[in-house]
Amino acid sequence: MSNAMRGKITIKQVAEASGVAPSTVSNALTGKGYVAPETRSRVLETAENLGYRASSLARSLRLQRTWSVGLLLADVSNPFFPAVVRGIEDVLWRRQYNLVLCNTDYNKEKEAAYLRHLLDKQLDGLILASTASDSDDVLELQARGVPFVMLNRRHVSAKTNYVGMDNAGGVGKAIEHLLTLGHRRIAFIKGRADSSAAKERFQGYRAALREAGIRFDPALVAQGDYTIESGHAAAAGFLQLARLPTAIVSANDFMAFGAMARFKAQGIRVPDDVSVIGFDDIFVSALPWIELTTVRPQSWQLGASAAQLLLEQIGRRGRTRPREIILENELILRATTGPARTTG
Amino acid sequence: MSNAMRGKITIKQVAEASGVAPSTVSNALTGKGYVAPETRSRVLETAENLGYRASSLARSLRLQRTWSVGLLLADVSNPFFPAVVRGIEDVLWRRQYNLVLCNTDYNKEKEAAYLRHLLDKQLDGLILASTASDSDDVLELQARGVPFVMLNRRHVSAKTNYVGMDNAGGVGKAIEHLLTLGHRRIAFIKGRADSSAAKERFQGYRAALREAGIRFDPALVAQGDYTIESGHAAAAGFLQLARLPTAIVSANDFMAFGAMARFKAQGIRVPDDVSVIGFDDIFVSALPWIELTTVRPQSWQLGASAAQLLLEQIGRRGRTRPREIILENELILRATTGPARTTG
DNA sequence: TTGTAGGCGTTATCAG
DNA sequence: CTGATAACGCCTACAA
Repeated sequence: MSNAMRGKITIKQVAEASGVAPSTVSNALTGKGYVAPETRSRVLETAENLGYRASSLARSLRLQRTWSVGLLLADVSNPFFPAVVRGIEDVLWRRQYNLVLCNTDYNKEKEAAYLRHLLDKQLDGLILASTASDSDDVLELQARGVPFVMLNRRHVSAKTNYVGMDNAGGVGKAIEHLLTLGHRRIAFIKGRADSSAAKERFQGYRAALREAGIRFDPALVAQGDYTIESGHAAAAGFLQLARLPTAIVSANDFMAFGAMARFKAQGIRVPDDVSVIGFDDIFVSALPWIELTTVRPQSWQLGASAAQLLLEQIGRRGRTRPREIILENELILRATTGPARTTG
Repeated sequence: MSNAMRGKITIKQVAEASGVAPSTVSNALTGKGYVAPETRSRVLETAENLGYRASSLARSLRLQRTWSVGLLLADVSNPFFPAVVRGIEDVLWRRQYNLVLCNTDYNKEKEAAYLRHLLDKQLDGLILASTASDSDDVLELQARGVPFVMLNRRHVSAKTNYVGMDNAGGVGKAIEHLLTLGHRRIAFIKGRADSSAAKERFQGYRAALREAGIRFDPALVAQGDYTIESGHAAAAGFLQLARLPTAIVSANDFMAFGAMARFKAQGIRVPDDVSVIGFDDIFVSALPWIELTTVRPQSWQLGASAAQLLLEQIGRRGRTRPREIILENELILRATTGPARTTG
């Protein structure tokens, strides 16, 4: 298309039709330069009549801005992301920006390729939600002065714009709740090792135990990878222990599902025999068959804040000190937590 | 950024640095014109050294192509879409195209505004997955010769490129299964009235009954809107009947969940008292607490096919007869269907 | 084989 | 207040 996609009418034709110069048409349309009210209205009218639409492409080339931003994320199919994407897109929409979506599958080459591609297209800014925390690309973006915001994954060393959630605090709330229910043997299922968020959640677990004066027991920690299967495996591991923990906190809901499924298969009741708390509150967790107690991040807001921060940076041409925005999480109490079993 | 985002190096500088004319650089880089092997390699090298990257913007303006396509859908947060989006994006990625994501929320104004915006940006093509089936915009796109593909929603009158699934056939499979289980009183929960897919599913229901020689009973049909709540309400309606239907087919999984939740609250067992079949097979449906028998569309493939078809159209500059691609669905047997209760 | 000139459609600058 | 001119960065006839 392209040829066909636009009405084919250029500013020159409008100029000719209204008997003025192209630059005057531009001035009239953008409202920037001085232009006599009557010529102005005449120009506007003929533009309207001809169905003139300015070419974003030409304007972008001239102005060196594209009013588009790129989003790099691991995979939209991951149920954590859609709400975040909506948050981003809703904010961009209000400001007339477009969103270019890129799935990287946590694949470094793919990510790098996308990045090059997007840079070539001169997008006005980037939101990085999948970047490996030690990526050099991030450093280069920063060196180049490209406006960008990291979302939910922090870079190990570089101080960048960052929007995330209080992961440690979220787990803290979960454990606090369990403590009030009398739990002391609290297990934890960790998330992907390469995720800063997963690390923070685990740290939150350790910190909360420490604060409660409970000794850390490595046997009560399982390594997962955010999949249902890994939660299943983790639960299987706990079942090998001499005594089952009375409660389990999982770094995400999926693994909590897996664990619960494993327990169910074993005839172990939740929450009577063991309490379970997840993290993410994906919509499934609210269904009556599940009713998972879980930590709810402000997903939409996460995206919205990232987009807002990015637009700010773009406005200031990227020359500001990096900012961090950390959003609080809420503990949603449902049916998978109960008083600790008073076993021996 | 923009200024900063690209390395700031233009084709002229490469030309100067390698002692040739810009056009020669262009020829060398694109490999189109004739250029002596040695100058060619020299040019390539200096380009590499300088870190030259061609400006997509300038190229797009010149070539009138953007290597970007737009996707209009209702809402990425709707669990049906992410897999479709992935399918689209995976195909585009291979061909070096970018995807611009637009959520329309089924809002006509928003959709129209997005459309204008995207047309101004001269995207190479469009995938429409949310357009109201009677939208005039579609007709205009067609008149203008803009390459586009309708996804999962058909236009009432216009003959367009279309990728969809065999909705009627999917429901047919569901009902066939129920028939073999001995069901005769089969209810149906309809989807949004403005969706062609919803209509087709309902038609599939009627057709299947007719074929089985079962008389259509309006009392066994409830109008839903694809939400859990509406499924809940539909089940509540069925509970008012003198006799409960022995099976229910729902136009999507969500409404099936709602219905099951309502039954559960009432102490009615699935599938012992009533069988339930959904449509979509969102991942939740497979969880051990739910195990919903449901019709599974080829979601990823749906997106992939749409993208492929679109790219074809773009290649042929949109001047081909509209094509239709209809994908088959698979009935996934799980735990919510069983033999019909042999009540009086 | 290489270089020159023009144009893709805008907008900014600066004379008039 | 308006209009000519140049420039954004690239590609492509056509000329040399």
